[in-house]
Amino acid sequence: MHALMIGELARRSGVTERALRHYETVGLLAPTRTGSGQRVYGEKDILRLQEIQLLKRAGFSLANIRTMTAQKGVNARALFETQLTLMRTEVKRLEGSVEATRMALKALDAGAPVDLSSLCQLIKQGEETMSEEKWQKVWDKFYTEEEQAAWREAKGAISADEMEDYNARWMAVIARAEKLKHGDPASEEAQAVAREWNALTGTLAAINPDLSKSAGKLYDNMDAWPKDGPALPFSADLWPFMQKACAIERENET
Amino acid sequence: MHALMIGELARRSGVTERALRHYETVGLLAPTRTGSGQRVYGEKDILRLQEIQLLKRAGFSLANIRTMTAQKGVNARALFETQLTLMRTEVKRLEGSVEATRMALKALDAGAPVDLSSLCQLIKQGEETMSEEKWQKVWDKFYTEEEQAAWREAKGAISADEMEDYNARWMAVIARAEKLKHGDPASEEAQAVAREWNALTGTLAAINPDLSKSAGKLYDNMDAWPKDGPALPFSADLWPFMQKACAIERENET
DNA sequence: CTTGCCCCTGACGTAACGTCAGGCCTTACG
DNA sequence: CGTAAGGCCTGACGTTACGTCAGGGGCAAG
Repeated sequence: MHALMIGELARRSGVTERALRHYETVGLLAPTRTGSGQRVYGEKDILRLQEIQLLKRAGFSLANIRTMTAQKGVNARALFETQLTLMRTEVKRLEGSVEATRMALKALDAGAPVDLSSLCQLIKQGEETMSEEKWQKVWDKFYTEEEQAAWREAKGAISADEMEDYNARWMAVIARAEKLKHGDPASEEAQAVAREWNALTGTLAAINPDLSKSAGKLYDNMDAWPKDGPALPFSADLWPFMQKACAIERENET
Repeated sequence: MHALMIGELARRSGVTERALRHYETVGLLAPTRTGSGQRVYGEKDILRLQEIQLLKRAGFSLANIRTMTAQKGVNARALFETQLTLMRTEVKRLEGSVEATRMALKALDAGAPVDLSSLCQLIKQGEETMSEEKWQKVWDKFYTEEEQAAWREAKGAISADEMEDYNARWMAVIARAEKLKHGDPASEEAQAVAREWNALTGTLAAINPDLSKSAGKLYDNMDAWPKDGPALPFSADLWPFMQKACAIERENET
């Protein structure tokens, strides 16, 4: 009753004819043949195909699937377990990349330059930003307990969404600054970046004026950051450059 | 200063020599050469390599990476966005498979048979179990509002962990039953399965005796389940078989 | 008998390298 | 100064799970 030729099966199952023939050559699926050699897939073959599809979706290779069926099962359990851990690490890796890419795109929206190296920088920052415990080491090294408490309080005051926006804006302005740091801190572009830079530190100061001061302490000593700490959020020579640019900006302001 | 031969770079970066040469053949990384033709990687090359590594981790193909760098950026943004959605769907797919495989393993712990087709069945169930909204359709069709409320209450009374264990035990006993259903419902194995089956329905009845009755209503009419509903948790002919087995078990009991 | 559609096998292409094989360069050691 | 060891080179084939032809046979309708 339920016997199909290869084309029909392909259409119904969504598997291509080539794949079906491939499964046969690697010994996974052996349909019967008509006298003239055409493949005929019976019900058992169709069930087998579903099995293959399922195990494939679970990430097994065709070779693995074959050995699993050949060896009649005993250590299938071990295979499932290794497969599970494999998939879990893969999920974590992917989630990390997703998060980093999302941050990079947000930074783009906030005005970061779009050239490749800047984007890479953004992704790297995105990946680093997420390792909270590494930052903890920096804080432990440079901040007193009261300062850390002040930071925690400030963070608690805003939502995660706002925090993310704030970070994205920092990443964007940093990326723009990195491209100017070998030029003149008094240039028009550098001054524009400096104004934004000040606006961002200002947001911090509005919450608690001590915060921007303690942040300064941290970035004055970037070369002393713990080796096992996070990657620098910007290159070491950017900070003095921005100090200069901001100083010039303050002069022009008066 | 910072110039490395290929072996040294490979050791430090974790990228194999072959990969480095490959990147060169596809035009991604062009180190200088010594007079005799040996590759020399300068600082710029090393930075470039880091760029490549990063974009690769973000899931881009080498071809994509090359076009991104060649075209100096404009539509890099679009690439990032498509990449992001790609990665997100991949994450979802993987998470689904992880969940299903985890369920299957739990069912194994609960005593499910370890042959391949049973495992496939378990995975399939794991995948289906998760589509809550499909089950809603079944409930809407067969249960009154009061019955649904009773179910919700019963579910609320136990933790998600307990729920999962309970489901795993069901899956295990179902898998074992499926292998016996063409045999004798009075056989020793079938009777053992029937006792476990009763124990599980008993757990339900302990919470609320009406629940197992309304469940029976549901499985008496498996052929009437909505077409767009969930896959059947067990084959249609298993239910009458277990009814028979349980009846025999009750007789022996008395 | 031909037309058109389905089917067959065989062979090469893909991505990102892994894995030799055969040979050149360089350097340390006797 | 010869040579042995180790690093480097190119070239070529292998891998996974198929995609994509090319060339040819089978079969039902007109």
